[in-house]
Amino acid sequence: MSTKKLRRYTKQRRLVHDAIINRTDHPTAKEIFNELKPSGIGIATVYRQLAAMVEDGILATVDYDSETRYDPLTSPHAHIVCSVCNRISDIELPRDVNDLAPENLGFEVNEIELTWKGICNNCQ
Amino acid sequence: MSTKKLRRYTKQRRLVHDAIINRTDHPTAKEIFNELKPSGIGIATVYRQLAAMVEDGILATVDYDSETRYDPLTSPHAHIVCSVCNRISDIELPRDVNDLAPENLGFEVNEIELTWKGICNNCQ
DNA sequence: TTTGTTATTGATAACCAATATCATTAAATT
DNA sequence: AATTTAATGATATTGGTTATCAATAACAAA
Repeated sequence: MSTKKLRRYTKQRRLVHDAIINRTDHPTAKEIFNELKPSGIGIATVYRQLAAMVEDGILATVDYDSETRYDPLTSPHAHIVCSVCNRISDIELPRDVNDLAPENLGFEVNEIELTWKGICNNCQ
Repeated sequence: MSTKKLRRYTKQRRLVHDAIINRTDHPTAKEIFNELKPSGIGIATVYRQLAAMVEDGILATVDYDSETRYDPLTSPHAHIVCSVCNRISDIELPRDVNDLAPENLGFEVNEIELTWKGICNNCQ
């Protein structure tokens, strides 16, 4: 059924992959583009490759401040966002959060999105 | 300190206020605009009045699918979003969700955002 | 290796939600 | 009624993202 789409191993695919795969700071497409600019890559390609990686389950997306950010951590987890430095950090999802699912409404849960907003240690 | 900004009671303010204040379906600015179109209101004014109501604490915002949606329920609560019909519903925030705060990291929590994504009763 | 097929690329136009600009209008105050 | 100035409506602009398309390059076949 869900056969993974065949991807060509282009130079650009490797560039984007290597630029994001070990990041924990949830960069935007623009940020990745700026870092890869010296290679001559086009910004549309950066958007395309990031979208492809999301489609392939290699990246997750985090929407924040009207921008899509990318996260190589795809297993379920929560985020904490500092409203001062705008840093987004991954954090363990509370185990009991699954027990809190709204099953009573007959809602079939596929995904949980949990974000704590506030001020981080550094910015206080 | 935080003196509430003085607002003039314009016809447009009343229109936007009355259009959103009892809604539970989290409409976008465009949707409100379309409903009020016959009145001759401008879309910029709809955006401005909604922003003013958010500033005054009368509305909360919900970002979904690259659009800002507005919610007259401003007390802390969670959302469930159906990926089929795209309906966003308010739901009670689990009582013990505050206990799950990442205090151990020295993070000062101001706001919790909790959304369940899945398929609602109707769409299954 | 050469050829052929076609996904991918880079440049850029287009899209769309949201905001900024600005002359005009109309609340609120005097 | 006159004055002040916030608010309005039309619309230009912004900024993130996607669509378009001719050229290129990855992969397969010969």
